[in-house]
Amino acid sequence: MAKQAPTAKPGVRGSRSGRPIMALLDLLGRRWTLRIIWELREGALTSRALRTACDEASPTILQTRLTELREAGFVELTDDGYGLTALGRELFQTFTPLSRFAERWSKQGGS
Amino acid sequence: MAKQAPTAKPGVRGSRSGRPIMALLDLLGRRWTLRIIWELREGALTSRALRTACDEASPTILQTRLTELREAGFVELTDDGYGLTALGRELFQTFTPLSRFAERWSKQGGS
DNA sequence: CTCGTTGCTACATTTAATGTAGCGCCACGC
DNA sequence: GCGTGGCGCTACATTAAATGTAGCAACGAG
Repeated sequence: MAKQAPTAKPGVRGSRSGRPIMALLDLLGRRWTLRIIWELREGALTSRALRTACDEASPTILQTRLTELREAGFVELTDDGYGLTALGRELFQTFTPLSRFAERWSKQGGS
Repeated sequence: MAKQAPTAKPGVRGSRSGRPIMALLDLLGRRWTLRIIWELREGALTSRALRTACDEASPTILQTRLTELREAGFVELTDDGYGLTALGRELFQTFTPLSRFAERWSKQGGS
């Protein structure tokens, strides 16, 4: 499996177009990925604290996502635990508007 | 299955905190969801055109995501096919910075 | 009627995620 | 020294989600 374009980042699907946004969309579109970045927004967490923050998600998948995010350069493991890199913080900034949007969304009828 | 807080939107996991961002993060963190919104950015697509745009993803999951997105109020089915609602376009706007970020990301070493 | 399209569904297979347990490692208290 | 308890991380059986293929009913054009 694992269709990859030669120009794309390894381990990231949907990158054949060469459009980096596709690779990013794919990476972020995996379960817990967005959540992990969100939970690390205020500082580093140990793997176990992160697990608690992520509603006791299985360590298996957390570890998988953490590895992917480290390979992507968004997360790093420091003495304080897992934390966002400078790049990761930049990424987080990009979905700050999302937070404001979510507030509005919850007020207008979605379903 | 389907843990739902009474205050949260139906069909959206991780909403027990009552924080709408969690519900949104969960919804967007399902496979193809981000991609679908992205592909509809320039206008409505028929279900089959969307399938083509989404790299021949299975109609099963596309239909599932489309239904979720319609229930969330981000997508609607018009005469031209599936298109973003006003709310959906707002949502898309929020991850426009993501696109610019993706460009930068692809240039600095990720892995 | 037939052909081609639409949105949508059934179902068997494959893949991803879950839940639980436990590893090796290192710092502590005793 | 020797347990205790934390850390990051992994194994593995179970369950849930996604895939791939096929095909449905409905509408319009020829």
